[in-house]
Amino acid sequence: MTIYDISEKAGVSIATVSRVLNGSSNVSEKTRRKVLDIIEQYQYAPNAFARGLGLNTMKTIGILCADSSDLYLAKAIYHVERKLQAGGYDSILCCTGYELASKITSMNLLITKKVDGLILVGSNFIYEKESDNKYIVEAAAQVPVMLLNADLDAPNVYSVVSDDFTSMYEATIQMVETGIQDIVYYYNSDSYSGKRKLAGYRAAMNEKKLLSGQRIQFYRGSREDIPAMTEHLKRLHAQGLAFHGVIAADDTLALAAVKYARAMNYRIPDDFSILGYNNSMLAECCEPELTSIDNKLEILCQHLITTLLGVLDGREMPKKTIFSGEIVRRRTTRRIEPVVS
Amino acid sequence: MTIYDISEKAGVSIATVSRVLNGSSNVSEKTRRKVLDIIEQYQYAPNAFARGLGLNTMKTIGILCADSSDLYLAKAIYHVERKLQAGGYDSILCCTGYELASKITSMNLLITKKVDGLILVGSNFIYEKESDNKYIVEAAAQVPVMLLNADLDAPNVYSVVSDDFTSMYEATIQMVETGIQDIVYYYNSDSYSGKRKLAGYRAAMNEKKLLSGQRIQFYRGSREDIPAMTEHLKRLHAQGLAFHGVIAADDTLALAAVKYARAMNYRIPDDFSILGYNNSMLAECCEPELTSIDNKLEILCQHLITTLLGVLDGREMPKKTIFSGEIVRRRTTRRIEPVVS
DNA sequence: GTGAAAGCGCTAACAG
DNA sequence: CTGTTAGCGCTTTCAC
Repeated sequence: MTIYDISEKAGVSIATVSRVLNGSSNVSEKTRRKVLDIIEQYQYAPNAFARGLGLNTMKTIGILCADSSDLYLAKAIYHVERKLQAGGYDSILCCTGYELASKITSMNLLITKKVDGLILVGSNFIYEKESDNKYIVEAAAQVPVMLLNADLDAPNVYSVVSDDFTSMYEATIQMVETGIQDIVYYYNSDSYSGKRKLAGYRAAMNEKKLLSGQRIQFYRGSREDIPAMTEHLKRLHAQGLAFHGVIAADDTLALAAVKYARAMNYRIPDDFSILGYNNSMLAECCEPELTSIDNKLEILCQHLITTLLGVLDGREMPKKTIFSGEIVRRRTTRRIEPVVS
Repeated sequence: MTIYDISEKAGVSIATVSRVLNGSSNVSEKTRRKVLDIIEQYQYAPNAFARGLGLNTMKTIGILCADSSDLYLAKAIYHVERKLQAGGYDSILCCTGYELASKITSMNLLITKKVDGLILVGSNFIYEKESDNKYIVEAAAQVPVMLLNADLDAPNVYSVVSDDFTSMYEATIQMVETGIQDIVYYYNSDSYSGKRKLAGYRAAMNEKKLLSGQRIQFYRGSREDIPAMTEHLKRLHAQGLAFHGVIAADDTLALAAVKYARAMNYRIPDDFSILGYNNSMLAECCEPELTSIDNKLEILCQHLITTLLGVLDGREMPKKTIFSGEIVRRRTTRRIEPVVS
């Protein structure tokens, strides 16, 4: 069933059929009805390729993501996809893994498929070395590129980020002010946002004259293996590192800290404080429930899509937008002690 | 840059360029080299639409999923996407939500986009009422449809499922044989696999003459709101329902049971046993760590893709494949008591 | 081995 | 308001 069949059955030209298909105004109500009837009757749907060939677009956005099964990234993809759909776009998803080479491959593939825009979900797409980010700049020469929780200054690249630095800075200051000095910063990613978080912790500890390099601990290993993270913390303790607080760059790491503290028979939060990040469902999984920083993922996604649609629409849009996070207090942190006067 | 430009620069016809592009044998090594050089030099990549128009395929599979941020579904999507990519196919992802109407919309959209096949991830795509599944049968008239963890007998529909019935049956029998009689079955989905699990529990309890309707408890509400689930269990207790074991259809529900048991000051597993399902990362999040049924998601996905690629390749493939699950013992269930003789 | 030419189904000028 | 027609870029017979 093609546009020709329909035009024939309706007794009009293909141009007219095309017009009603595309909602052009220059069609009499009568012929419009007639054509619509035939279309309905034969369940006709236009061929997307042919349309794409002519228009050179398929109303499709490419979504790139290192690992769509990651709790946080999965949520982001979900929001992005739904909002895109609401805006009349479809999405092609590519899980790239964490290696640069496969990211480049996937990206080229999407561009070949003529996506109208690209969304890079997660900060791991940005590399330390300037030259490693060239693939993004090149892609942006073809289609607008949106960065979620990452930042790159290049033409046609737009960033939407959460202010991880400030969130971490403030949370750290607050934990110190509840009376904890020996706080381990526990993280597992050196990505853009990973760095910002660490910088926030550093700035706060520095300000409080408490910064200690050995309390900054990187965890290598599976992002989901909580027992392994817990073991890692136990090892730190065994090696003589004293700490009564953990600020984690992710809720999984914080959860491991909760398990560690329990294993050590610390009372939480009286003897030991823990702060998580992302305010994921994990925060409510453990006992006591985790205080965690919420970086407003859904709002970020909403804004990102709004910006993208604006760009595709030819409007001028902000190159970079920053939202601030919020610390969601639960039971793993103390309240600030009232000043005794 | 089109095939015409390349042909011109290479001093050959477009047909020849097309031949080298598609690896046809009837090209002399010399011209092949020359064409390849030009292609390389100009970074030429064929237009996917034009190709699609002619071939009527774009080597793309549509993935439908109710909620890609669901822990289990996200994992499934991840595996499916990666294996598809390895097989030379791309994937278009559509998150549909849980309502039938939007599932139908998304499905039509994907078919319009001329996907070569459809993968429905999760058992919630199959409905009780025969007529509600018509949309799948109709889709299957156009392209092969793969069902992950669901079952529908129709032409061109293929199912890959985990044997949830048997897994649940055996786990239930085992829990009873460790000495627990008052086991609540706690679930939140009436999907195909949801029903199979429940049936397994029922069969086992029936066999042990322990079946009690009021111990089968459905949880309505957000799938991620563990505190709400915990409250629900407390309410059951308050209403006078006695139970010292929970078999949950999902790890989240099981986690809630762990929290409940702790709140009640039960010792786990001495006073209270809990079994989860899916063996997700959540199983290692709580304390004690959760015994959970692993339904071998990655293997299911692998098989599903293999089957799909086979079908697309015109080979005869099994309509339905069943894998059995495995119970992963951790600390929330007791060992079977040795028989005292 | 290679080239010419006929589509694939649709959109958008252009003409009436 | 409606029809005619020229592409969009590629694949694929069919000749040579």
